Amino acid sequence: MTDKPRLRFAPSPTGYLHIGGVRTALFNWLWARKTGGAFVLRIEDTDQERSTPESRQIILDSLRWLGIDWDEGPEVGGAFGPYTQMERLAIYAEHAERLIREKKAYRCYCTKEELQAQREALKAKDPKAEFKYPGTCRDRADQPDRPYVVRFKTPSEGAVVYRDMVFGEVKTPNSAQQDFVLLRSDGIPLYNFGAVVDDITMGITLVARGRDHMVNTPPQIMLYEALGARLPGFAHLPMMLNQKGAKLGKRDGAVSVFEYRDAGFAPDAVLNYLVRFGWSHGDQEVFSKADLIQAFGWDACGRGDGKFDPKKFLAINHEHLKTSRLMGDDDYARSTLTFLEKREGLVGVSLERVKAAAFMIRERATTFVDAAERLDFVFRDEPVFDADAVKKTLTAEAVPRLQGLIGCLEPAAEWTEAALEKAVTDHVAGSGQAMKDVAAPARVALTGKTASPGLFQVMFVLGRDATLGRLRKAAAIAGGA
RNA sequence: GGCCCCAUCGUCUAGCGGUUAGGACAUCGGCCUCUCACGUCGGUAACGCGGGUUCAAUUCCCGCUGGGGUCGCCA
Repeated sequence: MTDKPRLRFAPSPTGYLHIGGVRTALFNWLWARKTGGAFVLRIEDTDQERSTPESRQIILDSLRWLGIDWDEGPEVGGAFGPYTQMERLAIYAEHAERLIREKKAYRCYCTKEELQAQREALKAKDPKAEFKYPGTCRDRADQPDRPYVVRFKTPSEGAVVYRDMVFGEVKTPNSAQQDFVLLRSDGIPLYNFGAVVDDITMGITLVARGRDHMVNTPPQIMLYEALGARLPGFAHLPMMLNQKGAKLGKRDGAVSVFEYRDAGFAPDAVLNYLVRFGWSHGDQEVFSKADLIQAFGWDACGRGDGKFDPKKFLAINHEHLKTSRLMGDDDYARSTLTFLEKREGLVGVSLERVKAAAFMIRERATTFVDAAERLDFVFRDEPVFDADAVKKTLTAEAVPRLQGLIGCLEPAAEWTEAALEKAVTDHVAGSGQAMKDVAAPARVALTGKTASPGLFQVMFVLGRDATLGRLRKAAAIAGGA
């Protein structure tokens, strides 16, 4: 084994990939990429009630969409596999047996029901009291032929102290712990045990995860020690909270990666927004993926929880969409294309045409959904007219203005943005009109809306025939035809 | 309630003893302008409270208050 860092992301396949999970994956991934270490993906599917194959696939697809690739894990393999916990049951059993043999763990025959009854009895007596497993089976010598769980013999004295890479020294008294369960009665491990055994056997050197896991670290450290394993580093990340300041959950609007994908966000923009939760780099707000790998470090991680802000997220996405350094023209066109293809009734949509038209909406569109909508008029035989816009601008007095414009454009020798602008500007000035009076009906004629890209860009992209055709049609509408 | 953690503009944050407390998003004005944007100029807006330590605290220490996490045969 080398001394290169080995990090992991270990989601449970119980639903969509949550953006909080993405943030965790991202920090691990960034550090692995920065250091040349390994990023391991492990599926923790030991919750048989909630884990589904569909969810597992969603997680893999989400990470791939984000561009977070794993060096070892599902569909990739690796020397420390399998990377799915339900395929590692024998490994957990073996480790549990060893702990039992060494008297560091024991078989507990108390049933779930018995424990639940004890829990409720205590609650009835003292609602504030904390229930702890009383150690009923801790020292029993017999081995009845009944189902049992394996419990860890937690030391009651002393404390666990560790140095967290972002929070510094954390000290927890052992009295806060109890004899927690390692293995269920069906032989499936519980989180702390499964995670530790895997992290040991997979050679994980740094565990970075959300702060909600901080409470798991002391018992996990006890397990490392009991198993005689070398301790990894620990880095806990502050929480992402909703706007009300509570843990981000399903009720808090878009929280799954796919919702952002479907809303037309760029993967790098998602990473850019999420990385700023708990990490900063001076005053820099905008980062490409390469920037992040270059700049990331644990030193610059903060400890305060953050509240999710959809507005800033959108702004960061907008920044990524309009900046060619962050997203190349080809990628931009390809993404826009996929959203155009979802729209009904469009004609002539092709990557080439999208690429040729995209320049006029890039600085305007905040998402790819927005981009597709702004480009909609380009890919129709006739624009979709906004009724209010027509009523407001295609009036009787617009008729001569449109006709004048048509007259000025018909003889145009050169159909370029600059030539069109000059021709129209000269025509408007020469006829004593105001540009806005001519532009307003022309805009609605060409795009169907009162808001659009620059008029001359629109004319250029539409081309001579479509431009003149739309203007004539609008003149007819305005004339009451 | 026990244990753990946190605390700078509304939000994300910079700050690592001496600053007019900076940036970004949001917000409010102005400019630009064929609309919408972009861009640009400017404004409003923060160190939770109380003790220490120090010549000097946003910064270091303690307490308080406030907030969050977690207390399962979930992860």
